[in-house]
Formats: sequence, C-alpha cells, structure tokens
Amino acid sequence: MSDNNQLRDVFDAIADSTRRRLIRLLAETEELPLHELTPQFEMGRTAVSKHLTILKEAGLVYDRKVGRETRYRLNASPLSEVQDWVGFYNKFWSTNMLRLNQLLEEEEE
Amino acid sequence: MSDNNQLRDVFDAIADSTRRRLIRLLAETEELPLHELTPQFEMGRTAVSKHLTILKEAGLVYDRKVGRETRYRLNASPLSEVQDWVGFYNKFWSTNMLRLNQLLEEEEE
DNA sequence: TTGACATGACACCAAATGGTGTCTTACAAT
DNA sequence: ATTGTAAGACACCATTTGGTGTCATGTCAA
Repeated sequence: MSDNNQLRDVFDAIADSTRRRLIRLLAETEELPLHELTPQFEMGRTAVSKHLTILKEAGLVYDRKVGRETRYRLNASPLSEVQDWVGFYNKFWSTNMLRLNQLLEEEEE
Repeated sequence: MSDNNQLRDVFDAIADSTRRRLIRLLAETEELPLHELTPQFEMGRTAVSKHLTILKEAGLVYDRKVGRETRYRLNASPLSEVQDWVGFYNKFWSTNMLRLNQLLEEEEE
C-alpha cells in the first residue's frame, strides 16, 4: 500500500539534510507544531514551513490543525521505496564485490 | 570503511532519476564508456557527463581512461549510508505503526 | 475587545541545477 | 598525414531551490 498519490519524488524529498533532520525530529516526538520545530534550525519559520510542505508533497508527513497551530506527524511508509531501491544494490558492496573491485583496479588495462 | 572523502552528499547524488538510471545501467554492465551510456537518455552527451561527474563526486562511480574513451564503473558502497539511514525508520512503517496512525487519524482531536 | 501568537500566502532574491552548444585536445584508423 | 571519434572544458541559459521579509487571517488569553 503506502502512499502513491505523492506529488513529489521521495528521493528528492530526502535529499536535503534539513528535511532529514525534520524527519528525525518527528520520529522522536510523534507530533510537533511548526513553532516548536523552527528553533531547532538556523533559519526562519517560513523556510522550515517550506521544507515541511515538500515532505508533505512526498507523503512523508501528515499535518492537522489544532487551534491556531498546525501539528506535523511523520508518515515513514513512502521510505519503503528508498529501502527497496537501495536494497537491490546491497549485493554490490558485499566483501566479495570489494575484492573484485580491487582486482579490476590492479589489472588497470 | 567505504569512501569518506566524498565532495558531495550521497542523498543528493541519488535524488535525480537520471543518475539512478545511470547507477542501474552500471550495475548491469560493470564498465561502460560515456558514448555508450549517452544514447540511453534523451539528452546530450554533455548532460550525461555532468551527471556522471556528480556521481563521481559522491564516490558512486570510478572512471578510468582506456584509449580515447573514459570507462565508468559503479562503486555502490557509499549507498550503505542510505541503507543505514532508511533502515532506522523501518520500524515506523511496520503494520503496528500503520495501525497506530489510523487510530490517531480517527481520534482527530 | 484588545493584543499577542501561529501560520498561510506572497513577493522577492541569490545561487544551484540541469540542460544546451561550441571549441580543443587526444587518440585511432585508414 | 589526414580524418573522424571520444570526451573534457567552457560559456550560456531557463528553471528550481532555499532562503528572506511582509502582510493577512485566525485563534487564544487577559
């Protein structure tokens, strides 16, 4: 299942380190409003809000309004696409593969 | 181990779908020169070359000159960083976690 | 009801991104 | 020796990105 109606590529969403930190914070604390997330970063509220929008477009966060604040919550399931992708290449950095690379290096035409 | 002298963030390098296709092609064929990679894409040689440079900066490809061609080879090991990162969040999309999300959704304040 | 707070929605800007085309150099082949 | 191919190095350009500041709206609290 997971979310397929994502406007934005998940790989794109996690490319930015600020967004990865946001994911981490939301993983730790379950649900957080913008004004509690902002002071964790050295940038303005608007910038953090934009990053959260991008995460939302990728389906990585949900948001819900509670009073005057908007609380953000992690939805990690789109990350399964990343895990599947990277899992495929796992076999290419096994110890055997590193050995093969060394051999090719030494050969050097 | 793996490569730590990378100029560019691995997450950044794999954010682009063209570069992910390049990684796939190099995983399939072990070693390929630029002029064989280029026709796989709907863009010019220069653009493909730039993408390969970015992959190189992230340590994801090696290149070696053979005659007048430059052959590119995959080095998947920096992808372990991605696998480690995404692996941490695996527990957040287990079936139990999805159930919890549903409950929070229904509650809805 | 007045004032402070949280956020959304813009407009704006500099720098990075992802393409293009051209020129030059190196190498291969005839 | 000449010609064609492979690729590096640029200059160039449009669009996107990642930040800023400001203004408007909605909500809480005194």
